[in-house]
Amino acid sequence: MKPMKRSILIYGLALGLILMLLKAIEYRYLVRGFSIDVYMGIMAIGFTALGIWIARQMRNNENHSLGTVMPDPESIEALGLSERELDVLKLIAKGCSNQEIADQLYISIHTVKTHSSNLYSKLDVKRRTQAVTRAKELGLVH
Amino acid sequence: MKPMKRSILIYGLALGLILMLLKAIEYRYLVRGFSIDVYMGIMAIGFTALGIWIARQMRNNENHSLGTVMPDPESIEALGLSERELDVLKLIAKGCSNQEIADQLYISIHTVKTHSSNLYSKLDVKRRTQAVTRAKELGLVH
DNA sequence: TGGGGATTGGTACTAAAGTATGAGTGATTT
DNA sequence: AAATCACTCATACTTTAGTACCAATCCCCA
Repeated sequence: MKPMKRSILIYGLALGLILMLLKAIEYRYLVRGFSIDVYMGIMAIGFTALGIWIARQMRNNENHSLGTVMPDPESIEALGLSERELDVLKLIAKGCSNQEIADQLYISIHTVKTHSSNLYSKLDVKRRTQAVTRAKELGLVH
Repeated sequence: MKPMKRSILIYGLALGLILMLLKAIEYRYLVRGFSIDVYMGIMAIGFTALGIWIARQMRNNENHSLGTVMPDPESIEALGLSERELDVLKLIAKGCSNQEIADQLYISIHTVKTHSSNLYSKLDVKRRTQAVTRAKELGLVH
């Protein structure tokens, strides 16, 4: 899904570019009456706008791929989060360190690391801060 | 400080644009031997890249105008948070690593660490995850 | 009776975060 | 002109986080 979207985007952009170029070349023969400086200016503005648009598209793609991953209540089931992992996640969201979590759950810090590491895999994140924002997106924690 | 930077940026952009246009017009008479289509293509790519760059600049500035929706000016004043520290805080709240923050703000990771460290002191926390929850309590970020 | 998942704990390592300290620059203020 | 502040960058260091393995226990279920 994601690579497809990206491909479509890229092809769309390439096509747009080519079309614009062709049109430009075409117009070159139609606007002979006007100053080529004016034409250059229009082209510059146009392609600058195109660049801005491309950048925005790229950003939107990032946001969608990261943010639109179902905030439904069955996220826990879908993600396969275990009870203990959820415990750890909640304490992480509170800002606890691994040692503090270990103390509060009466387990060793190693176990906390195991849970958190599995947690990150399931949430598809790399750091605990990302896990927090993600968990809030999914409504796992408040 | 900030409006000055923005002014410089805008002026820089305007200057760059004008210079590029002038150069373009200049080259127009120097590259008569070459195909104007090639020249058009180079111009298109150049200005598209310029547009992308501008969009990135705008996004960095939007971090203030859009991200500062309700940052409780009183809290900021009371805590003595500087503008740059707030930038770092927002990106931390997004789950970014120090390196990612450095890349987005165009500063070194050392500077990010300096800002974040000062930040933690002012927020009276010890870790970035705590900083996030604290910042949300204070309404600094959402 | 064996498999599988969940929980727990461990070692060993790499990566990231955080602290302490110093220092240079530019802008503002006094 | 001097003091001050925000921002920047750096080194050197300690601490915490995270990964990659492994393994024991328990419980449920086929």
